[in-house]
Amino acid sequence: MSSYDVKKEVTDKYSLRGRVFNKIREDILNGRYKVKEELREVAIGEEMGVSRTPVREAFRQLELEGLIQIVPNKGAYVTGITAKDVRDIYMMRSLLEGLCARWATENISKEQMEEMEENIFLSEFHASKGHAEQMAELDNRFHEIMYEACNSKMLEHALKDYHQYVLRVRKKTLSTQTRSTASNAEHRKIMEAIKEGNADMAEQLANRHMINAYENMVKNGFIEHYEEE
Amino acid sequence: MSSYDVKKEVTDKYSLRGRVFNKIREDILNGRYKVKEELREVAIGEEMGVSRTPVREAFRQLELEGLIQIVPNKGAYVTGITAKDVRDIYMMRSLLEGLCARWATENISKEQMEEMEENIFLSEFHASKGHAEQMAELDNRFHEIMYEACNSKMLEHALKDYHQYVLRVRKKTLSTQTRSTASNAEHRKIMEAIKEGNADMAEQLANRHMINAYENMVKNGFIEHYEEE
DNA sequence: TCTCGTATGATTGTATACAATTATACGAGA
DNA sequence: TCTCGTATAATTGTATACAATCATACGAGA
Repeated sequence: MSSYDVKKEVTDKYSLRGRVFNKIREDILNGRYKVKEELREVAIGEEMGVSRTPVREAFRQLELEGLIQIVPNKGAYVTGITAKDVRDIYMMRSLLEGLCARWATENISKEQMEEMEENIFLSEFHASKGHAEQMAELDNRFHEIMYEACNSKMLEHALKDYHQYVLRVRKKTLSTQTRSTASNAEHRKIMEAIKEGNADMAEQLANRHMINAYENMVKNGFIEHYEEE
Repeated sequence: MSSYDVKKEVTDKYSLRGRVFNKIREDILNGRYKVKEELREVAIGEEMGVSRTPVREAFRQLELEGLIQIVPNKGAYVTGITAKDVRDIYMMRSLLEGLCARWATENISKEQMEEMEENIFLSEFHASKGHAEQMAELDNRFHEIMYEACNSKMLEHALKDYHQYVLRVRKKTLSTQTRSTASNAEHRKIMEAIKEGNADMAEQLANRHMINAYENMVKNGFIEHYEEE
């Protein structure tokens, strides 16, 4: 539980605390703040023109998000993510994405099914044109559709969490041409299994899809830079 | 889940904020605060003799923990957990406990293996004596040993999260005699599979163990009371 | 009686002030 | 030169004060 994947997202983007939270989060994911860098309350507060109070509250949330670690009476430090952490998350995700595909097969709506088909159609188009930006966007969206279609807010939240978490590492993974094509083909097969109502197949394909994505990352050396310890 | 399951636990139990956090959390899990009850900052602060500041920070964390929901400018409300949520979590846990058993098979240390054997031995003893309290304790510990033995802090954290989360529902589940006996037998089989180095078997047994635990809960009607929506 | 607007109170959001803790610098003594 | 203790500065922890928002009560008008 700690929370668990049930935790709420920071929805009030318009409160100072929400804005601070999102800004720091983004800066960490973007790599502006390096691993083990110390975040000072006053500095961030001054930068955004707010007092320490909303900054501190944002820190507490970021700690539970796993992005920073707060040492009592000392400070807040950006947490690292090891290569093994990434591997573990992908293995966990693999199982849960499989479960998600299974539940999506049982619960997907007509509209969601259509959006998924459209997504794949568009992906194949942009792949043929070499549009990396749109490809990444569509890839994310494909998984989101599946998360929504599985009809479980617990599972959806867990998967979104994992997805967010590995974003730090993943960034430009999809930009290789060969992986893009393979990924599209895998998406299509998953979609077809869902459409046919073949839950076993959908689960198995989604399983494999995650593992393939991970192995591609390893092969192209996208992980090592983030190693620590 | 926010993060993800990677988020930190609240470790500084000795800060006011940490104490407030743990107290509120416990009160929610214990059922002192009912679902949808509104938590007021001043009231809780006065009760514990602290100001609003540490209470507010604790609230932010509890929100990400999924125990409360904060509506901007309105208040903090205890979140409910539906029967479907519990079911979903158990299905997710089933998969991840299986993975955990697999990794434990590959990574367990000699000391951990011995503690696990001792745990089972003690469990069977207390079962024969009908000591419900110790049984529950040992059951929790069995899973913790496996979490530690899997040698993955990501997976360990995720599983501890889920475990904590369903504690609200589970409470006295194990107290039925028949389930206690069956649970012990399942633990023993998992342990033996790990000891023999049979990862596939360990995974499969741990999978099934979770599902059995869930089905037992349903059969005995431990869930319905927590339903909402 | 019902509806709606206003006023009042309650509660949260943020800023600031002060206390406690930790880090750093510097100098005395060996 | 090195070590260690003290003083000072910097930073976090908590309390309080004020601002903004929301809920409630009440009364005027229809």
